[in-house]
This record gives sequence, C-alpha cells and structure tokens, in this order.
Amino acid sequence: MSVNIEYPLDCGSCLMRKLSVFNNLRPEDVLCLNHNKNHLEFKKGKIIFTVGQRPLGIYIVYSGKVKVQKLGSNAKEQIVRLAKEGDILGYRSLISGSNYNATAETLEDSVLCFLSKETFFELMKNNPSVSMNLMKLLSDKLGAAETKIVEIIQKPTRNRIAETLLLLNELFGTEEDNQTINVVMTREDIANIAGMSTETAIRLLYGLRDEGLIGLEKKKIKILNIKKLIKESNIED
Amino acid sequence: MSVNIEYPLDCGSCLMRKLSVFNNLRPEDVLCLNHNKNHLEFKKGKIIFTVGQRPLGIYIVYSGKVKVQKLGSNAKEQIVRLAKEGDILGYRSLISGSNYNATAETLEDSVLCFLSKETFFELMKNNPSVSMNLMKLLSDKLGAAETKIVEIIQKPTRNRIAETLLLLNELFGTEEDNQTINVVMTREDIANIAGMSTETAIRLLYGLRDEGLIGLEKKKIKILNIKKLIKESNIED
DNA sequence: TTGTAAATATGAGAGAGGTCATATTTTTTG
DNA sequence: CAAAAAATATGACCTCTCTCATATTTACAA
Repeated sequence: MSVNIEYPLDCGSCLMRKLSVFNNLRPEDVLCLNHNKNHLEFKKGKIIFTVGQRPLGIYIVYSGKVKVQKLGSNAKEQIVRLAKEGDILGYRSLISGSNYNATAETLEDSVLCFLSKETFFELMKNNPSVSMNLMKLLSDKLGAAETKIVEIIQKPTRNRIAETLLLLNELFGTEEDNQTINVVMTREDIANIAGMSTETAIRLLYGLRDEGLIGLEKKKIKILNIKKLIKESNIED
Repeated sequence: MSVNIEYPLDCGSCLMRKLSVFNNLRPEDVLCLNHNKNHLEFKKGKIIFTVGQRPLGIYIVYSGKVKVQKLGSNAKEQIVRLAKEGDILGYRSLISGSNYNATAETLEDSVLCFLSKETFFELMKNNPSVSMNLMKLLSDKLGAAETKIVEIIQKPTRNRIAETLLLLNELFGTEEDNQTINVVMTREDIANIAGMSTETAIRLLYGLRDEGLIGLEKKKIKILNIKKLIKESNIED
C-alpha cells in the first residue's frame, strides 16, 4: 500500500514545510522534525487512512494530491476536502480525539511525510505559531464548510458546478497555457465535490462547454471565460 | 440594542466560565478576565453582530440562547450554529482574521460577556489550555459541518427534520417533564437548521406527530418516542 | 496488444421538495 | 384591548435533479 523510502531531504530547507503550519519552528524543532518524520510513497488511488481507524499522527503532503471523502447514507461519496503540496491531513480527527470519519485517497502518485501524534503535540507545545496556524486553518475550513452548507441548500446545480471549477482552478492552479486546470479527476469526483449526481455534473459541464465558458478534452478542463464562469457560479462572498 | 450593565459577578466562581474554553486559566488571568470583561444584555430577537462587521472580540454566553445564521443567494437564512450558556461566539471570524460572515441573533433574552480581541489573545498566549480547547472546539465544529454537508446532499427531508429535533434535544435539553425540548423556535428556524423550506418542515412535523413520535403544542415540541425518532433520522455516526 | 473494467455519455421517466397562494391562528404592539 | 403583524397551516402545481437503463469510449492490466 505505502512504501517507506529513504529521502535525502532536510526539513530545514524543505519548501513544503515552509508552506505548511510548521513554517515557523525553533531551530531545534526543525531538527526534531528531521529526526522523527517518516516519508511514505503512495501510488495514485491508494488509501492513506480510512473511516474508523485511530489517528496515530498527521500527514504533510510533500508532493501529489489527495481527496478526503465521506460516505453518506446513500452509498455515495462526498468529497469534503482536497489537499496539495504543503497541506496537512488527518489533523481534525487527531485534535478532536476521535477516529477518522473520512477516507483520504491519493488523486495521483504522492509523497507524504508522516509525523507521530507525540512529535506533533510536542512541536505544538514548543511553537505557539503551530497552534496559531492550526487554529487559523481550522477556522478557515469551518467557514468554508458553513458556506458550502448554505450553497448546497440554496444554489442550483449549475451555480455549484461553476463554483467547483473555480475552486479547483484556485486550489491547483493551471498548466503552462494558463487555462488548463492542473488536476486529473473523474467526473464522479467533480460531482462529489459539487454535491450532485455524476450524470448531472456531466450534463452541466457540457452545457458550460457549449456556451464557450470551458473547454473539455478527456479529463483536462480548461477555463476559457473566467468572468462568465464567476457570474455563473453566483458567488457573493 | 444592547445594554451595558453592572453585574456583581466574579469570573473566578462563574460557572459559565468553567463550562467554556476558559475553564483552566492561571489565577492571574482569571483576575485579568474579571477586569476586562464586559456584560451585555440583549432582549430576544436582537442582533449581536452581523455580516460585514469587523470582530472586536468574542462573546461568551452567560445566559440565553443564540442562533448564528448565513443569508444565502436565495434570500433564505441558514442557521449554521447554535449557542447556549457557556458557549462562545464570534471566534471563527476573529481567528480567521476576516469580517463576520454570519449574523448572531438571540433566541431569547440573553446576557453575554464580551472580551476584547486583545484580552482574548493575551489569555490565549498565557494559557495553552485555551488554544487547545479552541482547537478542539473548531475541530468538532468542522467535523459536524462536514457531516452536515453529506447529510443535506444524501438524506431526504424526513430524516433531516428528525435529526434536527434530536440535535435540539441534545443541545438544549428538556424541561422538567423530560420530554419537552427546552427551546422556543419558530418553524422557520427549525427549517433553517434542517435546510429545507418552512412549509416542508411544517408538513414533516405534522407527519411525525401523527405517527406519535413527537408532540406539538404551539412552539413547544415534545419527544415522545426517541427510539423511533433516531431510526427516522437514519444516523450512522 | 488485446480483453476487461472503469468512466463517460445520453435519454426517458419519476418524484421529492420547492414555490406560490391563501386562510387561519398566534403574537406583538400601540 | 384592539389592530396589525408575524407565524402557522394547507392545497395545488411545477420543476429540478435523481435514478435507471443502456451505449460508447477510455484506461488499465494481463
């Protein structure tokens, strides 16, 4: 499932660390990190953790992309979070003190950095910036989740699919052409972010393509007219 | 709107503080709290803060009940959080460093304790338990919000109204009869928690009453058969 | 490369739940 | 206490989106 590999990586110079909540550690804690971290390699489509497991630590994404999804009563997955390089995973359950209630799966080949619970809390204790960063992160995610609740209830699917594309664009950026969203996802994944059936998502994407707002080539999605797409998403905040 | 009143209250012995994230302060910080807090009285239906305002601090509910709601694009309010005695309000935006994006309104006459941003962050700096409690609180709320997203998408309205009643029961408890949920809310409020139209909520409540799961008398709601109600809510976690 | 599984595509049909209209009851306010 | 406003109640209708079925294309593994 995952392979423990040797990396010649030094946390001190690690760019991903500097993007993460551990950006502002005391020098001795950078060493601690170096000493206690564990690199794990996951192929595309592999499970990092799954519902019901007890969190043993947290994961920092060194490279790759990860989706975190929950299975609803309807036997349908809902993607509740996405992670890319520098993002952390598995912190919510760890802090809540509960077992995982979502499943994390790689969207592409990824390298993760594992940090044991003990090391994590040790770093947090000694570096106020870590808990401050985490609180900020949690607050932002909570705000986004609450906004999403309102949107799912009140916005029609067309608004939501447009918004989902804008989110992916914002989060993962574009390829060199400045248009193609830099992530490979199935239509089902996109539907599971937007909160609708796969068929509806497919139909709506074609609608947006026919109107020239986006381009579709296999799994690659281009944003051709971002202004209209923003209008279509009916964002207000 | 709100009245600044004199209370002979000592934070050291305040039961609400002991229920809150400030339950474990250094003695000198209890004094600091005593010195810097501000009591505010709000009549039922009054706005504590509203969308767009800049957070100047946080509120601790000393008595009363508060709903926090967001206005969607559909001109419909969605209740995203509820607060009772001992709960804090306004922390998410403050920590995120953004203006409020929700409105807090009292559900009944309430007394709140206001703490300036400066005092709040000072307390947090000196008492690791405060940031630990806050992180736990944020993590729990985030987990609940993500669960709600999945449920709104996948559960029919009947499941959700049942779950909403169970939530209110859990949160606010019951009156002496051990059945009547201890909160007064309009049907519209209930609909705005469950995420459906007021008409649908009313119809579903009558359905549950006709089947003997609940009792309805004016705004008072009794839970008569909690087992069946749990079954009806289709909870899995 | 080829066979198989997974993903995409598209139509048809159905129904859950929203909207609108209106009547009645309850609550608030002057 | 009366009048007005707010909340509750109920019916009719309609539409958005889901489900199901099936065909086609793409991706993957042997």
